[in-house]
Amino acid sequence: MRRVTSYHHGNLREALVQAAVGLGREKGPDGIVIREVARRTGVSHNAAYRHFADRDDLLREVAKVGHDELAGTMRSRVKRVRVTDPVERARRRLREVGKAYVEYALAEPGLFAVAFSHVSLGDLSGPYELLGAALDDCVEAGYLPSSKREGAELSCWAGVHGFAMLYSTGPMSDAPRKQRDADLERLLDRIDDGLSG
Amino acid sequence: MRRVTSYHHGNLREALVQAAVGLGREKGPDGIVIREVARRTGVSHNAAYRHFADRDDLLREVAKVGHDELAGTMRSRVKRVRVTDPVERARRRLREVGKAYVEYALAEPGLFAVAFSHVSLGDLSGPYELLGAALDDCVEAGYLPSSKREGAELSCWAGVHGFAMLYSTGPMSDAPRKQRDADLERLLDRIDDGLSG
DNA sequence: CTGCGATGTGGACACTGTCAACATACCTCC
DNA sequence: GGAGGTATGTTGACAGTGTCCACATCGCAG
Repeated sequence: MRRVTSYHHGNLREALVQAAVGLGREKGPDGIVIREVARRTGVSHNAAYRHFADRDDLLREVAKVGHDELAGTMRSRVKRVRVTDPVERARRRLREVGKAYVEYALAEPGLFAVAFSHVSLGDLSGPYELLGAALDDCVEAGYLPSSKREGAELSCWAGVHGFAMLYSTGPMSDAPRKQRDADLERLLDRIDDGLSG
Repeated sequence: MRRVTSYHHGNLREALVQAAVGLGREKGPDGIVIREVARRTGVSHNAAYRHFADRDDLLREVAKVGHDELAGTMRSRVKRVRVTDPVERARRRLREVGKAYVEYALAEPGLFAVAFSHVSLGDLSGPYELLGAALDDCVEAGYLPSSKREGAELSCWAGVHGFAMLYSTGPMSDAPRKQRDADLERLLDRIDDGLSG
């Protein structure tokens, strides 16, 4: 049904989201501008209003893509863990969850910013549940005492999210990579220290 | 020299910053709009360009106010600590630094967002040094092992900054106050756990 | 007191989000 | 298979924005 030259596009909605994602990647939330999205899609300004209520609505769709990519990065990093000892495995997986979060924020600062610009917790179910599962594993393996399990998502999330903010688009964004990596390792060490015992 | 009715204002720059700060408080970074700032100051659009290179330049000035208020909140909370035992005092002061950070972000979400929208580390010397001093005290009191001192600013900052982001304008912003407070206490507990030992 | 630099004004331009009116294509029902 | 209704795109308009340029007005140095 690819009637690109016709009056009706056939799949405009998806095409608009793709263009918006591209802009988000390049320039962040403020770069997602309806009229430029339309231009890149080869369609008139205003065409987007047949598919999205307003700009925020489109932004939310772009944010979803960000959430999915973030969750994908987490899953991929967790899957790569090859440790067999249950405790070490659970710890390592949790650490990889955190690394993936920061990795994505640094690789895609624009989309990461969009993903956290107009969002509520419900939209983040993917990443949030991956973190929860990693913490559950830590309890099951006997590493994380269950007395510390409650609210552990938030302590971990806060640490990693703050780091991502500071280093992706925030005040630490021009720190040298070497220092940044060392800082991240130390942060993950402290989180680990905080959970055990 | 208060010649308010005259052609020349006498103190326009400061008046513009005040108006911009007001807008930032009410609506965050995107609410700081040059023409509205001018309107509120009773001056023509464009007058601001005699005092600021462009909008970003004005934003940076507003951000400075945010940094100062943030540092002020921290100082005020730290000063209130009445514990005498050196170790407990140092721990408590560090905790108050964190609480102040979050307290400010929740009390002034708009200005807090401005304060971290277009900033580099150098602009944050005030808050950053207060945190560093609190950590130094922890080392001096023998609570924080000096092997863990390096990069400790960043672990603490990341945790508290992430929490502030998530709960002030982020995805946790509509969490009930009670849960939010409990989450913060747990976060500060984990940070404390992570530093000791 | 005179003239020059600093400060404020008015108008213009290109750009944005959004609304209303119009045009076209697709799809269903007789 | 034609007719009409609905979904989808287009054109044009409006108010609002940041920023540039030319002009007006003021305060102060000589």
